[in-house]
Formats: sequence, structure tokens, C-alpha cells
Amino acid sequence: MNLSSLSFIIPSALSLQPSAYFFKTMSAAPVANSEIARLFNEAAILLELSNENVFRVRAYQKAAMIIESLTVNAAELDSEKLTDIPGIGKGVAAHIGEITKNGTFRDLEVLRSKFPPGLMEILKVQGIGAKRARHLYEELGVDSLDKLKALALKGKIRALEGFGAKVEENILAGVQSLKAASPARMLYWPARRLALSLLERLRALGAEKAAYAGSLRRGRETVGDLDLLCAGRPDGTLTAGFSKLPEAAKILSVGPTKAAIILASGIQCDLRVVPPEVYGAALNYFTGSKEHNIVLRELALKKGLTLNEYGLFRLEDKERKRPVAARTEEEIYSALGLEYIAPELREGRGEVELALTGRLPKLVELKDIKGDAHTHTDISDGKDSMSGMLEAARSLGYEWVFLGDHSKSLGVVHGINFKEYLSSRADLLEAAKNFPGLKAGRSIEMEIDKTGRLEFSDGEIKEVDLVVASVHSSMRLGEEEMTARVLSAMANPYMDALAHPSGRQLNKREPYKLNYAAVFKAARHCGTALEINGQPERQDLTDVTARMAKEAGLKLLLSSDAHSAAQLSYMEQAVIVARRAGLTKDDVLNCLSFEDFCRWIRERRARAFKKF
DNA sequence: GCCGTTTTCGGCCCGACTGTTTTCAGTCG
Ligand SMILES: Nc1nc2c(ncn2[C@H]2C[C@H](O)[C@@H](COP(=O)(O)OP(=O)(O)OP(=O)(O)O)O2)c(=O)[nH]1
Ligand SMILES: [Mg+2]
Ligand SMILES: [Mg+2]
Ligand SMILES: [Zn+2]
Repeated sequence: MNLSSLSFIIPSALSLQPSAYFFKTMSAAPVANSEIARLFNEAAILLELSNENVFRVRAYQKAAMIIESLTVNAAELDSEKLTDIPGIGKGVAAHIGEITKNGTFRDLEVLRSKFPPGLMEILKVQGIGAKRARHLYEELGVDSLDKLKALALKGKIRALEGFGAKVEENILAGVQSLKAASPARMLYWPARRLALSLLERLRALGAEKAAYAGSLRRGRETVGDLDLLCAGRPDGTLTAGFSKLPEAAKILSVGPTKAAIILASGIQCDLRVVPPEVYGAALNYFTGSKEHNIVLRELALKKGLTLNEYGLFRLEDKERKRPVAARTEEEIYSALGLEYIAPELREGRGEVELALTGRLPKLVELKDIKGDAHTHTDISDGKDSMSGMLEAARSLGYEWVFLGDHSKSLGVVHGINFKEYLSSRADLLEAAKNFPGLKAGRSIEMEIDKTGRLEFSDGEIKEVDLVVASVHSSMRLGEEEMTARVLSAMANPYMDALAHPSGRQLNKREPYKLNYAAVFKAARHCGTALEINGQPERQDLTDVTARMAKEAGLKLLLSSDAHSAAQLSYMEQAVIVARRAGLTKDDVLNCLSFEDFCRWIRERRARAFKKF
């Protein structure tokens, strides 16, 4: 749609039928970046099966990664803009052009015709890569998991060259656990709990130091496995002890420096053991990402150095005996001429380039957070009383907290009306007297109804200390309608923030269809903040969409959306998302003092009111 | 397939574990 017409659309949306207008002006949604990325990943797999050049395969994988985390729609960029992106050249740009038109590209279709779709499943089996999958298909006609299993049971696989009895056995076990395990990635929050308990186990086994690494340390929203690092003698005792833990349902491999197991829950856990004097180098390697590691290693080579998990070495030091840096991550980055790069930014998306010239953002930290603005009490669907919530907020060291509840509406069971709002606010102010030093406000999580109206009338809503609005009903609207609905809501000058804008619940519910560019543009116009909701299955906005919001000039409101006192700690989850989005203190409203935050609310309402 | 200003050709990160096989390919991190 034409974004420049927005300031014109929103006021009209207040009084008129916004959706009718949008149907006329908005064009069909472009192919999503995630879809383009999926196609390139598929092409990479098929190229690998075709025994293509590994670097060509990597180029496709890299392109997929890049497009996935783009803050603009790749489908809306022309070929020149696309090739400006490092890692995307003429070939990939042309494919994107085709995808935009046809939903696929010719080269991919040719590749697809060469292999049965069932081979994709085979490749997920632990220990089967492209080479073995291809042999199994060409020599035994394996094109499904069931066929693979049947042949393994009959002992047909061991007969193939390069395969043997042991490989056959492993394949059989791999098929079993693939069928048993749930395919979903684990959420960050429970994954961290699990990792911390395993780290305790490793310390008990004699590890001098132990930390989680991998995607968990980078704070990705979900993790594919747990990657644990230990400092200790790599003599095999730690890895052996690890493989014999009661948590280990299956052992994948055990050597002196690394081991891999499958936990009872089906999730894999990798352990790496290195001597304490190279702990930093190993932590750097094991934290990744793979793409970040490659960029660092390429940079090292340009400087006549080489980097691995044992340290940074001069190329002349053939024995790799005397590292230039190895003890700490800080020393590694410094020796490469880089600012220290926070794990959350290590995705190989230009962070090294920024670090070279000292342009990394100074990321917001949990200790910068002065308060929480989206919570629930037992008055609506929360578990704890106002006093309980205040107590927890105080123990977190907050300067302020807004205790909220849902507005009464169809989708919400125990929502409150305006009268109840007023009386409960009086109760809150009374309760807050027992918590000197903690400032409290009463907020409402206001339902945005199907037509984009907020639940409270204009006369009522202006009395509410803080209005955080969101969608909990009619979630399956089309993109145009949903976008129009949210824009209409934002045209209400008392809507201070849009909560969990996508409505997604990881592994449960897909995000609403929403035109983010339009929503962010309108939010900028209305001075509406966007929430980063810290509920572990929401994380909404996400790292990518929160980055888009910042680029659109918006302020972000972090929240725990706590439904109990203990859940106030989900603020930390929101901070991690914010850090991955590259947000600084200045981007985050929670870093304001109570006084400044209240002024922000007053002033944004006054400005918005003048516009309409 | 992408990239580069010493290169438009010839590189492209680097290492551990397993199994099958007499020297290493395949898979994975
Ligand atoms: N240098 C290098 N490091 C790698 C490579 N593959 C993995 N690593 C490092 C960086 C990764 O973050 C780390 C852990 O590997 P994982 O496969 O578990 O990936 P990661 O944890 O990043 O993502 P995940 O959520 O597990 O899918 O090992 C590689 O090919 N080269
Ligand atoms: Mg991992
Ligand atoms: Mg791993
Ligand atoms: Zn909600």
C-alpha cells in the first residue's frame, strides 16, 4: 500500500469503515522472507544431494540466513538493492525475482524433479548426510523413513560399500528416535533452566568452569539443542561422566574433548571440554553462530592469523603452540582489532563490520530496567494479589510497576469494566502505601475488538493510567483487515502501546497476518509504543520485528506480561529479545524514571489528541 | 554462488568422533 497516505487514512478510520478503505488500497501481500529462505534452504539440500560444489551449497544456505533476518521484504526489493546485500549476488537476486512472480524458481524445480520428497526425511536421521542419503536412494531405492527402516531390519544396508553393521544399527536407532522425538525446537526459557541444571551436574563431575554456549547463549528464541562448555583436563573423564548421567537417554558420541547425548525429553545435548587456559577461545567457538565464526576466521586470515577453538595463532606458528589470545573472549576480539561483541549479536549479520569501526550499539541491560508496564493480578486472569505483585516488583529492585488487568470483553473471562478499574486503582494506591519507594500505576490491557474499537469509551479511557491494547479475538482475519483493525485502534489517542502485536505463540499459534510496515508507520504517527512481550512462548515483537520497529523510529515497551509474581522475571526474556534487536537504553521506555515515563504518556496523548 | 582495488579466477573456517578401512570419508559441531 501507499505508506504516504497513512496520515490521511488514520483519522478517517476513526469515523468511517477503515476496512473498506483498505481493501481498495492495499495490494496482495508479498512472499514472506521466511518462505524465500525456506526455498533456498531446500535448494541447498538438493544441491548437496546432487554432489554439487560445497561452496555453492553454502552460498544458498547463507542467502537463506540473510533473508530470514532482513528487516525489509526481500520480495519488494529490486535486483540492484538485493545485490547490495553482502552474500546476495546476481544469481540469488534473479531467483528472488522469480519467486516473487511464481512462488518458486526454475532451478529449484529442476532439482526437485531429481529426488523424491521423502529423501528430506531421511536426511534428518542422525548420521545420514547427503552422501549416504544419495547412496541409499540410488542403490536401494530408499525414499521414505519406513523403507529405510525395513531395509535396515533386513540387514540390506550393511552390504552397501562404505556402510557396515554398525552404521546400519545406528541408522535403525536414528529412525526410532526421529519418530519418537517431537520436531519442535525448545523455547529459550525452559532450555536455560535445563542447561543450568546440567551445568551443576558437570561441576559435580569436576569441571573447573562450566557455561552454556550455542544458540542458548546468543539468546535465540528457540534452541535446537543444548551446547555446554567445560574447562578441565580433556582426558575423557568429564565426557565419560557426562555420557553416564541419568539424564542421558542415548549416547551419540564420546571422545576425550567432546560428547553428545540425547536427553529423556528428546533434546540433544553437546558437551565440549577444553583446558582452562583456552576457555575463552572455546567459548567463542561454541557460542557461534557458525556464520559469525566464519566471519571471524576470515578476518583472522586477512591479518595473517588463524582462529580455532584453542586460540588465535600466527599462521607461522605451525604447531599452534603459542596463541596470540585464548584465555578470554575479550582478548580474542581485541587481538582481532574488534570491540567486544555481545553474544546476542553474533549472527554473522554485519556485527563484525560494526565492531571493526566501533559502531556497535550499546545494548540495553536488565539492570537498566526501572519498571514493568504489563502485568496481571488475580482480579482478572493473574494468580497473585496486588500486594503479592508489588512485593515481587520491589524485590526485583524496580522503581515502578504498573499492575494491569484485562478489560471486559468477549474473548477474556475475568476482564474488568471501568467502574471496577476505578475501585481497583484506589485499592492499588492503598496497597502501595506498604511499599515506600516503589511507585505504582494501574493499567489496562485493552481489548481491540474486531472493528478496531477499544473496549472503554473515550470518556472512560482517558482516566486510565496506562493503556496497553491488544488482540485476543478474531485472530484469523486477513492481512488487510487485521492491519486496518490495529490502525483504527491506534487512532485512539489513549492507546499508549500495542501489546504482543503478532499474537504468535511459539509451537502453538501462528502470528496474525499483519502489515508491519504500515503498523509501524502509523505507530510513529500516533506516538504509540510497541511492546516486546517477554512471555517465553510469545517473545512478541521478535528480535527481527523489534529491529524493524527501531528502524521505523519507534520506542519499545518491554514487559513480562506476568500472570503471577514469579513471572515478573520474564522481563529478562524481553531484555534478551531487545538486545538481539540491537536496542539501547534510549530505545526502551522501561529505562525511564517513573516521572519521565508518566510524562511520556501525558505528552504522547496530548500530541495524538491534537492530530485527530 | 559470491567475492575482490595486489585478483574477474580461484579461493571459500576449522576441528572431533565414528566406522570402515589400511589411510580417510562422512557427518557433525
Ligand atoms: N567454526 C565453526 N563452528 C561451528 C560450525 N558448526 C557449529 N559451530 C559452532 C557454532 C555453533 O553456535 C556451535 C553449536 O552448534 P549448533 O549446531 O548447536 O548450533 P547453534 O547452537 O548455533 O544453533 P541450534 O539452536 O543448536 O540450531 O558450534 C561450523 O561449521 N564451523
Ligand atoms: Mg546448539
Ligand atoms: Mg550443538
Ligand atoms: Zn494479552
